[in-house]
Amino acid sequence: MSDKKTILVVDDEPRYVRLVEVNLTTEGYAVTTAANGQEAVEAVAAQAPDLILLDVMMPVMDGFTACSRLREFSTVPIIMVTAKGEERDRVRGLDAGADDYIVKPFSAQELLARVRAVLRRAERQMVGTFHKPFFRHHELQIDLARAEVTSASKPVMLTATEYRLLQTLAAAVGRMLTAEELLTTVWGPEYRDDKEILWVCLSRLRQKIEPDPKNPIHILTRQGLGYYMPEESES
Amino acid sequence: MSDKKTILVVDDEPRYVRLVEVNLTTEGYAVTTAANGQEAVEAVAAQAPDLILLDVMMPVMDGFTACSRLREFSTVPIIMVTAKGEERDRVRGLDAGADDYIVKPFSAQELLARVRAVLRRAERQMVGTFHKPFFRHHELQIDLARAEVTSASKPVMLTATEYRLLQTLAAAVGRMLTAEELLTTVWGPEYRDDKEILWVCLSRLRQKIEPDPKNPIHILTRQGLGYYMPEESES
DNA sequence: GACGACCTTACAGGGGCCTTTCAGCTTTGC
DNA sequence: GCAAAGCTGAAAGGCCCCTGTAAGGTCGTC
Repeated sequence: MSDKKTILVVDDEPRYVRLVEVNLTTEGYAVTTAANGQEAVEAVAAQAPDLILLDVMMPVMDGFTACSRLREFSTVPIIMVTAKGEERDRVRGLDAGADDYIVKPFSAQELLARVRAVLRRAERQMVGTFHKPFFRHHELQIDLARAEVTSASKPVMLTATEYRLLQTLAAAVGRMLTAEELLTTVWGPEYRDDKEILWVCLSRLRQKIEPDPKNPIHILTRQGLGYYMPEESES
Repeated sequence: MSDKKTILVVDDEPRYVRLVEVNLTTEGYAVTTAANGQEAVEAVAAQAPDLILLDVMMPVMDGFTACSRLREFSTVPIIMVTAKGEERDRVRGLDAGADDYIVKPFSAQELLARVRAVLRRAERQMVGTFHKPFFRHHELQIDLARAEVTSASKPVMLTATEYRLLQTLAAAVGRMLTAEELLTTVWGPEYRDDKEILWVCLSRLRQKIEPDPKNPIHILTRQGLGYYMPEESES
């Protein structure tokens, strides 16, 4: 813990990044940078920083999306940087999984105070912390950072819906999920009763990821109850 | 999980407590209140709320002290409510074991967002330390997460209806349930008087889970009254 | 021993589930 | 800006297992 803490600063304005970088570096933190959400996700997967300063307004992938994506595989503390006075943004950030927010423009003092506070809290909570950019299930591998799936190291092209479905099931590996739960999570509450679409999507997903779609090993059906991914130890 | 989350609001200003209470209640949380740290500690010990909103400035016992005291026996998530701009308070709060802080005055939106965020984080942390919910009865084991049943560690394939029936009886272990109760719970109110179907399903269930279906040990019949699973100590 | 309560077995229908096809819409490539 | 390709959701067809009905047996009580 005596090691320098690494902070990932994400913003598309180089001038602003420089400024923050200087502030943090002189305070004894190590700093890495990324210019948009996409880069940020990849950087986190690769480097596992101790904290992220995430700007909201960015090209390619905005801060909210990046935050949600990060939360799929990491509990790294995130401070959102929002534009002045936009309360809606702050709420959206917290809901996306951010730990705190700071309003632009901010003073060096305020920035450092927030960073210290969030790091301190994270340290206390380290117990359950996890950082796992990959999920494996038999020969199947999910790259949560890139949202890419490979089967026996051959890439599998999944659509957005198929990926969300797979990811939802993987996040609950070993636990059964009802059709309703899957529908509300993947499609939204308004689809809660539309099992047909789930069946269709699941069928397509199985065709792509199951070695033998007739006898699935990744996603199993419990008739009348729900679906689940078995833990690897079983099977 | 569908149960209402209970939030304990601690502050000595009744006006403020009312306000927060209304906001949280309309959002679907259950709210209890305490007027100072002393009361808060007692309330937590008695009610085990899911989250605490803890004001810093209070008579009798201030928020920091209360927070430390709470942490001696509880890991319940705590959000500290601090006065404007007092960074020292925020640090002190986090050091005392708080999970997050919010600065007074705050908007309803921000309060709710923080509450959601902290609850989500707490829930997520549970996952790691999560013991799979199992129900055991003699050699029978019900995996409630996967809706799977094993007898002497051999899997038992139950249908949806059989499983629901077993689960209903297990949930009331030691207590007798009438045919009516079982029918309304498992099949729905419109089947209340259809004992035949209960008999058939129960028979099939016993064939699968009872070592000797003629002399059941898991599900016993009380003629003219109902059915029950005996507690393990009896039998 | 008779009656009602309960259990067991057999069987046919239906419903849950899977797959394929198709049309509307969005995205991509030129 | 257009055409092609791809994604999504609706619909239809089919399979299989579950489920409830019905009929006959057994147990327990009076």
